[in-house]
Amino acid sequence: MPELPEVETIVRLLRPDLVGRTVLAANVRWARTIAFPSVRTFKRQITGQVIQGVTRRAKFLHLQLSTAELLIHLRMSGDLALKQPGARPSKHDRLILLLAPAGRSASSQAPSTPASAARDSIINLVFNDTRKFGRVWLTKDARDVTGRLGPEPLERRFTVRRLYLALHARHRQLKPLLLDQTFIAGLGNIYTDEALHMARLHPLARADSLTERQARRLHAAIRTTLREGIRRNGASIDWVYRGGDFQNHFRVYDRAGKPCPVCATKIKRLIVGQRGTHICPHCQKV
DNA sequence: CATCAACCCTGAGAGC
DNA sequence: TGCTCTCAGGGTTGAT
Repeated sequence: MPELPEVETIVRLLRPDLVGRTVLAANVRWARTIAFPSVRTFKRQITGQVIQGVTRRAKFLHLQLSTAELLIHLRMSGDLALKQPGARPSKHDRLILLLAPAGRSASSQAPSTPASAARDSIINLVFNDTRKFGRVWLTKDARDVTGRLGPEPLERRFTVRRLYLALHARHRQLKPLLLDQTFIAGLGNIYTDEALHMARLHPLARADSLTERQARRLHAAIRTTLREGIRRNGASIDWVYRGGDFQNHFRVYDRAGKPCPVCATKIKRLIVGQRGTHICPHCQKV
């Protein structure tokens, strides 16, 4: 399931191939993928738009277009990839954008070399999503979609002090709070479990019970875990493979019954806020 | 504000 | 082999 590091990986991978291209057409193969506007309006408005930037906000991919913003949330099983225009759509392709080569005047066209051939040709941006939870928005203002998100954990503004104060404003279990995208943006089930273990905090601990020292540990653990995820190109689990290998370095996630990397105690699986949760009972106490 | 359950979906894995 | 059943999981919504 794509979380912040997986989305960041996809953004970095796609950006060089997308910027400058023009959307020629949209093929919507599963109507509910388009969260806003209607499919008809979506097709009309996106056609002719030039991709000017590809960024990330929390778990959203954000494509800056000429006069609109395209936001994509991969949810559980979504993936984005480039395919040759001739390729037959696969079973779970939900949206396909036909993209013209990056603009240049016809007279100054450079001779094509094998290495640059792909960039000079039409290509498909394919949104594949087995479970159909992923959604796409096309809007004039990205804040319509992302406006209520909490702070980006890797930004400078996300300080220990800010986290400590925010934690003490809430009386909630730690893990559901960290999964709440309006509290902090980008963490999902995997990175939350990993960060809590690194910070030696129990997922059921009350947010407002944390000491400053514990808040500092949590702050560092969140950032370290996310950065390691990005460095490893994210985790490849379920049947979505994007080249990442963070799944081979999990401390606790999906490792019930296996030894804690710190103390070798058997890792336990419990349910917290309706989510499968993995802890080391020795390292993480309430 | 906090908590909980239902919903959206599919395919993997278990049980028979 | 093939059927049926259960489950996971991000985010939203509505009830308590």
